[in-house]
Amino acid sequence: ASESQRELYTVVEKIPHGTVTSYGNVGKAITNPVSGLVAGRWMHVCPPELPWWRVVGADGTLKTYNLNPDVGHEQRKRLTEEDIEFDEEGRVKAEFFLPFEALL
DNA sequence: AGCATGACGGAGG
DNA sequence: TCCTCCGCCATGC
Repeated sequence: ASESQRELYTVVEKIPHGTVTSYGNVGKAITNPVSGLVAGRWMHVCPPELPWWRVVGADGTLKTYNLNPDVGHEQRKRLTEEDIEFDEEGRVKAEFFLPFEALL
């Protein structure tokens, strides 16, 4: 794992209970920013102790549903347990997004 | 050493 | 709002 990858993981650890952020944002919050695509790739292989379910698409969609519905269901369950709400289309409501500055 | 492929995202139609 | 087209770049085959 690269240095940037480990740094990205430390950023994910900082996401507070009850809030979410996007792949693109965690990717921008490190010393040498990476694209959301790379952030997503790294999240796919992240350590199990990370609050990985608090990272969603910039539009609030659960990207995990695309490749693996089981993981998607698991993510939605964990978010719901944190009192995070979804709109009719299954997207996390904007009010639950952590301001980008809070990741720095 | 190519090349397709994303747990992405923003712009444009 | 939805859809497509691109830029992105680490990984795996």
